[in-house]
Formats: sequence, C-alpha cells, structure tokens
Amino acid sequence: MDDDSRDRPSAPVGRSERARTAALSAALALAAELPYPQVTMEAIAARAGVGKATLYRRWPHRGALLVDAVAHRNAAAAGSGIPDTGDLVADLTAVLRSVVDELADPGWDALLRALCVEALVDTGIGAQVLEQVFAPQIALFADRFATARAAGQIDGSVGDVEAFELVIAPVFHRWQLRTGVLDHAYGDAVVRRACRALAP
Amino acid sequence: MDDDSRDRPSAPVGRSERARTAALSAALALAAELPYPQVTMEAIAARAGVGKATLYRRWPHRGALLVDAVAHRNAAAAGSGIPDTGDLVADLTAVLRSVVDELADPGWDALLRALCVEALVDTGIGAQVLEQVFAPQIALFADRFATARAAGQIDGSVGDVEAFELVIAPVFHRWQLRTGVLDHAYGDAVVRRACRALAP
Amino acid sequence: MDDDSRDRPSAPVGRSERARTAALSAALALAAELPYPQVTMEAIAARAGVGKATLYRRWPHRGALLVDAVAHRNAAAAGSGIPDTGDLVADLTAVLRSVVDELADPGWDALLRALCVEALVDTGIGAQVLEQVFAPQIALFADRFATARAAGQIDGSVGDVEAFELVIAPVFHRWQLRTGVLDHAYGDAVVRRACRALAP
Amino acid sequence: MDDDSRDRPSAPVGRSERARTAALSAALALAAELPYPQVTMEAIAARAGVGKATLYRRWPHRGALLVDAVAHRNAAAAGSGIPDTGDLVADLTAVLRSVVDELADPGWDALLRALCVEALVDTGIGAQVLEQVFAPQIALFADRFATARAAGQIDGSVGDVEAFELVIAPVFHRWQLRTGVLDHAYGDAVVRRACRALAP
DNA sequence: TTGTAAACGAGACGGTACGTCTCGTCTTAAT
DNA sequence: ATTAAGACGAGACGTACCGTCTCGTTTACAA
Repeated sequence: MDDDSRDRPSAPVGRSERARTAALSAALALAAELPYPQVTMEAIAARAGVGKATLYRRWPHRGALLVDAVAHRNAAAAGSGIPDTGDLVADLTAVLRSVVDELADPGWDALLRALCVEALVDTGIGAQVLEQVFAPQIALFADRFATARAAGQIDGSVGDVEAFELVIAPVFHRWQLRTGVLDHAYGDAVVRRACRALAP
Repeated sequence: MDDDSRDRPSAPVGRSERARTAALSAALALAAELPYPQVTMEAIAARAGVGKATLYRRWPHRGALLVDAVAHRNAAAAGSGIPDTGDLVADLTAVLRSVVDELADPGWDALLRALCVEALVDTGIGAQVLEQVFAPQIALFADRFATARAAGQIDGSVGDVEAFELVIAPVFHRWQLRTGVLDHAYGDAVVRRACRALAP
Repeated sequence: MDDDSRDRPSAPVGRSERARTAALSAALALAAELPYPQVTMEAIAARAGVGKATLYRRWPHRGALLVDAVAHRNAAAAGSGIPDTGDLVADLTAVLRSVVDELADPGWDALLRALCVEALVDTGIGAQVLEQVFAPQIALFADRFATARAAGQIDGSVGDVEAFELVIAPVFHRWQLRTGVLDHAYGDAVVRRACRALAP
Repeated sequence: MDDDSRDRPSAPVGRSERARTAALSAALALAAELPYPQVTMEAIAARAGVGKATLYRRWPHRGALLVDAVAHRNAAAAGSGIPDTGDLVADLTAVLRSVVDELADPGWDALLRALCVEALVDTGIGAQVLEQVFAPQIALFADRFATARAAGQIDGSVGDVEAFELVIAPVFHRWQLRTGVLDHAYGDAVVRRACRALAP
C-alpha cells in the first residue's frame, strides 16, 4: 500500500482511504436495497466494516455521507453530456428517456428518494444536494440550451434554470408523487410541450 | 346533542373526538414550528395532552397522522376553487401567486416538506398524500382546464394531470430544491410558458 | 334464576352477585395458572367477563381482590380444625403433613406466593392477609395448644402465636426460599423439634 | 482514582465500571426509600445517571439487579461471623438481636421485602437470592453449629440448614407477616426454645 | 305495565413503565 | 496515531396495564 500511494498519490489507498471508500459504497448499497429508515449510520458502519467514529469523523451526519456517496457515484458514472444533433426536441427526448429509465431502476429510485428526504429535512443538505447532484445536470442542459439559443431555437429571455425546470420538473414531480405512469411516452410529451413553450 | 349535531355536525362530541382533534392540531403545530425529526409521536402526544396509545390506536404511524392533519386543515381551509374570468393566463397567474405565497409561509413550508418526506419514505403514505392532498388540487385545476378546453384555449389532447404538472411542477421543483428565487414573477413566467405549451 | 332467588332470597344471584363471584373465581384461577405479573386486573376482568370498573368498584386494588378470593376459597374449603387425639406430636404431624401437601400443589403454591407478594409490597394488604388468611389458622392451632397446655404437655408460658410460629415458620421458610426439600419427613422433624422446645 | 487504579489495576474504573457501581447504588437507595412498585428500571437509570440499555445489558430484569446490589452490599458490609464464646445460647442471642435490629431498620426492611417479592415471583431469582444472600448467612451459622456439635451441645443428627431454620424462621416469619412485636425479647425467646429443641 | 335509577359489559381515555433501538460520543485494544 | 469494535448516556419507539371515564344496555324496584 505504501508503494501504491507513493506511485499514485492522487489515488491514495491507505487505511483511511479504504475506510472512506468502503463507507461510501456501503451507504450506496444500503440506500439502494433497504427502506431508508433502516439505512442507519450503524448499519453503514457494519456493512463497511468501519467504526462508527470513523464515519462521524468524516461526515457530520448521514445526509452528508449520502450526498458524498451519490456525488462520488455520479462522478464515476461520468455523465457523457447531452447530445447535440441540432434537433433540440430529439436531443432532449433522448435525454429524458434515459432519465426515465434511471428513475425506473429501483436502486437509483431509492437512492434519489433518500437524497430528497435529506434535502427536505435539512436546508444545509438541500444546498449540498443542489450543488453536487443537480447543478452538474443543470450545467449539462445549459450547454445544450446555449447552442439552441444561438440557433434561434429557443427564446433568448428564458434562463437556463427555468428551461431546465420546464423540462425536468414535470418528470421529477410525477416520479416523486406518482401522479401517473412515468414512461418514455410521458417524457416525450413533456419535451414536446417544453419546446413549444421555449420557442421564440 | 341531536340539535347540536344537526346544526354543527363538525363539532366534536365526547372524549374521543376531543382527543382526535387535539392530536391533529398538535401535529400541525409541531410540524410547523420544529425541525421534522423532533416532531415525534411522543412530542405530539405531550403537546396534545393525549396518551401515546391513543395516537397509535387511530394512526399506524406518524406519517398517517400527518397526512390526516394536513387533509383536515385543507378541508377546513375550504379551497375556494380556481377563478374563471375567461382569461386562462390571468386565472392561473392568480392561483400560482397564491401558491407561491403559501409556500413562502414558514409553517406551511415546513408542513409540506414533512409531508413530502413521509411520502418519499413510504409508498403507502405517498399514495395517501397524493389522494388526500394533491388530488383535490388537481381536481380544481381540472375544472378550469375543462372550461378552457371547451373555449378552445388549450389543446384538447393534453390530459388534466399533464396540464396540472406543466403548471405546478416547476414551482414545486424550485420550492423543493431551491434552484432559484420563488416569487410572483417566477410564477407568472411559469404560467406564461405553460399556456404557450398548452395552446392548441 | 327468578325461581332461585325466590326460593332462597338470602342468597340472591343478581347481576352484581354473579359479577362478584365471577371475579373471585377468575382471580383464583389466573393466580393459580399464570406467573403473577400476568395476573392483571385487565386479565381478571376479561376472564370473568366483567368490566374493569366493576372490579375497582368492589376492590381498591388487585391485592384486596386476591385476599378476598383466597379468604372466600378458604371459607368454602371449611377447615375442619386440628385433630385432638391427646397425642400432640401425632396431631401436629398430621396437620403439618397436610400443610406440606397443600404447598406442593402448584396452584395453591402460586396463589400463596401471590398473596405473600402483595403482603410484602403493601402493609395494609399484609394486615388483611394476616387477619383473613393466617389468623384463622392460628386460631385453630390455639385451640389445640390450649388442650395441650391443660394436659401439661407444653410450657404454659409460651403464647399461641409463638408456638404456632415454632411449628409453621420453618416449613413456611423452607417453602418460600426453597432452602431444601419440603416433604413429610421434614414436617415430621419440625414437629418433633417444636414439641421438644415446647415441653414444660 | 489514579492511586486506586495504580494500586489495583485489576479493578479499572472506566466508564463501564462507574456505570455498574452507580446502578447498584441507585438500586439500593431507591429500594430503601420508595415503595417497591416505584423502584422501576426507569427510576434506577435516572437516579444512577445511566442509560436504561446499560441496565438491561448487565441485568436481565430488575430482580437480578436488586439481588446483585444486595449481594454487593453484603460483601462490602463484611459479615464478621458468629461469635464463639462457648455459650451457644449467648452467642445465638447476640446474633439474633443484631438480626432483629437490622430488620427494624426501615431501609434494610424495605430492601429485604423487595428481595422476597422478586424471589416469590420468579423461581430463578429465588434461587439467586438463596445462593447469594441467604447461603452465606447459613454458612456462618453452620460454622458455629459445628463447634457446638463438637462440644456436644446440640444433637448431631440435626443438619445445619434445619438448625438454621429453627433459629431464623420464626423471626423471619414474624417480620414478614407482622404476627406480633419483633424485638430483642422475642429473639431471645426464639433462641431459648431453639436450643432446647437442638439439645442432644 | 311502565318509568327510573343503579349497576353492568365494554372499552377508550391520559398516563407510566416496559424492553428495544438508534443516535452521536467516548473508551479500549490492536495494528 | 489512527483504526475497528463496541459500551456509554440519552431518549423515542410501540406495547401493556394502570385506574378513570364515558357509553349504551340490562336489571330491579316504584309508580
């Protein structure tokens, strides 16, 4: 391990680092497979083979740990960005379909709900969730909106966040409250309506 | 009693009804004024001057009690329905402004966040929240959409829930994640864009 | 029942009396068959098919009910008195053997232990137990001791209670603390030693 | 504490040991000053400044805790043994007088009654009480009886437990059921009679 | 007969203690 | 010196009984 950390100091794997990684993985796994109230610091520590004190030394509470874990996961999953074929509707449709697919995955569904719970309960965690989980997504959309705006496809007076919300909020809302079936067709319709609203 | 109950059927009668009312009020008050994790069954019972067993006799868990309390409050607040002046944009703008105002009230904000937490944590409570809190709202919008549809102001192929989400979801999303300022101007813009999207 | 009460008006069997009898029987039965902490007022009421208020209307607490029940049972069992053949040792031996036999009966064992618990916990109940359960026994022994004293078989300066305790206490002690086997042989030895101690 | 732990490193005074001691002391104090039903695990934990879980971690129920506390107290009180002046009656009289004095102390009276209650309610605790509280006393008497037996002062065929019961049971019985005044005179008389019974 | 009043069964009520669980801190022993 | 392990104080959980209180209903006696 010493050799390893000397060779690649940007990816140290000391005892501490192993503990950190184990904790993040355990949090993700438990949040994905258990009802959220059972995702306790105790359970995470046990699953990770890590002392509870080690968790509290690094994260002030479960929410921070979870946000960190999800951010870590998203960073690893390396969002590839939004396609740009010139056809805004088609591009957004593709994106929303993959969003819908993700939300249909029970693990990710549970994880995201856990994240929302923490964000709702504590304003500070809410800010962290926004910054580390949603902001990157918004930034990706902002890039595509910039192109579309330059091509005169959308109203220049609509901000990036507003446009993002126009597209994402209905899906998020339906996912969260289960007001109806959340499938590709719904995503397609949302994009269609959003683009009509955004048209110059 | 007969006269009484005929005149004011909502008036509580007997120890049981008094306990029920006290519990609902206490739940509302605590959820409005304390961080949600401190809104425990114990605290609600103490505040209501009610035994814990009485709470558990009526509601299987805190979530059910909270949903009941909010539904009760909403029923009492007697939603007046959505205005119908013939001008859809103006009517929806008025409604969204009052929604924004409500969400700005710290008490209602806290209450609604608590409700969302419960809905996210437990699917069953989620269904209850949808049915008892959101469905009535959707129904009000549906009435107004029906008129607008009849007047040829909105696309007949868009369902009530979809139209509702188009209008409400962005506001809900911004409220929940604090992606930006949530004021009348934002509500107005959301309505404007939604109506463009809904136009035939 | 009408016939019954008309025939024997001195033993009316109205609802009240039936409730009283049912409560006493239920208390005896439960105390005999369940661990004492499970012999709750709730359980007695349920077993007796009687409202809890009816119990509390007649007896201030479980202890009083239990004492009443045991006294009632003893009255019914109609202690026949201590035999008097002229041979004190033989008479007491016979009595102690039957005492040992009674204590060996699991039901009566449990009942008597419950009684002792109540007596130990509350001085008032202790007095009631003494008066209603033990005093009658002491009186029976006192009669036999009087005869023996008159016959010059025991020391006239020893009081009835003291003599009673000399005979009963060792058995009671062994029964209560299980310091050793409690059988006829032990009872016989106790009587032998007691009579030596009591001899003039 | 430093000195203490340096002198007796085998008796560390970490958090655990402090909790244990505090619990035992609190149990003794509460049992001595409150009616037994109020000596709850909750009250003991509060008085000891200890979590309830800590109590249940060490003792399965209140009875075990109480027995441990009394045994602990007795060990500390270091029974000095029964005097041996050669005069059995005198020696036993002295012992019984101190027993009577102890039983007259309200604190010890309450404690011992609590112990008896637990012993009566649960056979397991009864065995524990016998072994840890009464057995040591019996052993002390056995030593004295051995001497007396060797001196030909008592019948060699009477066992230690039987002799012990002959002496102690009447006092215990009178204390428990309050069949009469329990004073030195009574103790003296009991010893006198017991020694007559035990004489060869 | 037909009220009327008491006692009844049933069981909900406000409480309290139960024994269990998780929290976040602190101690210990072993790397 | 930092870790895994886990005991600790605190306090909420959901349950069981407490002793009291409302309920209608049933019974017993008076009109």
